[in-house]
Amino acid sequence: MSLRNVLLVYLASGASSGYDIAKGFRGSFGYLWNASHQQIYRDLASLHAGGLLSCETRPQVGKPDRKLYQLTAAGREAMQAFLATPARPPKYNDAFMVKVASAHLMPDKQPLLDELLALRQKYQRYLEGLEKYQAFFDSLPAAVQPQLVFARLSLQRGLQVNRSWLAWSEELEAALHTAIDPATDQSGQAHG
Amino acid sequence: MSLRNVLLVYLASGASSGYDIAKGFRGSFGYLWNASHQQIYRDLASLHAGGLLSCETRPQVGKPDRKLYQLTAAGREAMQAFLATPARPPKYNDAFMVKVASAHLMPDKQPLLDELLALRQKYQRYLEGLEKYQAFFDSLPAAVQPQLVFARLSLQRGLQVNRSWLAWSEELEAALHTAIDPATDQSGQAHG
DNA sequence: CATTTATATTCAACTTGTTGCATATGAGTG
DNA sequence: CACTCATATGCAACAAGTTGAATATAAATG
Repeated sequence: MSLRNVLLVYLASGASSGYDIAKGFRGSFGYLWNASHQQIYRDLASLHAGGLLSCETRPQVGKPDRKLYQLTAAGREAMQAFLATPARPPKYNDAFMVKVASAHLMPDKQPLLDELLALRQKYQRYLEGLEKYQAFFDSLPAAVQPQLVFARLSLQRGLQVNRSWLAWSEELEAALHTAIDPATDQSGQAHG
Repeated sequence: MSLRNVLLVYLASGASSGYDIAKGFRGSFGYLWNASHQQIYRDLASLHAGGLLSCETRPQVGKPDRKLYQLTAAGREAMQAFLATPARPPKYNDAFMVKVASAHLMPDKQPLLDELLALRQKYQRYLEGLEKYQAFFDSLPAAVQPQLVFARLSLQRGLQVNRSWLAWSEELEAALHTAIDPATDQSGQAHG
């Protein structure tokens, strides 16, 4: 249900094709929502079938036709209903966290450390993307800033979550190093 | 796939029934993973069918029989394989964040503010649960503390995420108050 | 005494998300 | 010239998660 609503919100800022929405999800919009192109096409079709979107086929030369989707009156209404109705909070099931919590079951903790370092690069790159996005907001003229308060706030949250993950990951890294090679333990705790 | 792996990890600390695992997910284990009892029963059955779990039916008087599941050698192996293999990071699609980012589309922001306040209570209660869990860790004897490092670290992350959400939510609340009733704006920014 | 809560499991239907493939073309890379 | 990339859409099969119901009993609540 939720992707359908997110698509309505996305289309509120202008007509778009499934392809471009998918690109948007991989880009700037991605910190808010992610979905595969298959899922997007499927849900656009069902929204269209339900009368929430209108669809215009734009022929192109040398490239496949584009289907431009646009909110109908019913679609705009559905979007407003979505915005005004509490959504149930997402469940946050993170397999990596389960592994961390049960690291004591691991005879060899090296693989977890490797996974951590790879994840760190991912989060680091992701954070950089968010920071660029924030800089983009800053570059916009002062006149439009008031309209950006809420977009900024959601971006703030994204930055916060990523930065705190990175900070936390260093504590985890230290603990893993200690577990893997206690001899180099710098934690100051005597063992005996 | 992941719930199945999480069940293996859960069962590594002892045999259990689907009912008790579901209770565990609602309780302390819930900050790591959540699943409905239907899903748990279904996956336990499939793990049993696949030979990763053994199952003993324990008749009870006055209550339905319990099915006690236990890791087999193959199950323990599968769990170790899971622990040593990178998991793909979860996607974090939060409809509330989408709403916040598109709050400028809302003619009336009161419903979002209401949703925020209700969510805050939820997060607040959840945080208190985590804090109790942390206190429980603290109460355990010093001898077992070293084994708890990693469980503690994952708990730290849970605390961190919740606390930072609550802090962020106050900024959002202020912005919503300003948007709903600009006259009471305390932000110090002149308008004109 | 009726209702709710807790115990304990399961089925069936449904929605949502993932994976792999198929189609069709032009532009750039090696 | 083969290969990959970008454009643009879609189907089919599958895996994962949700919703609603059914069964059966005892204890506690009002």
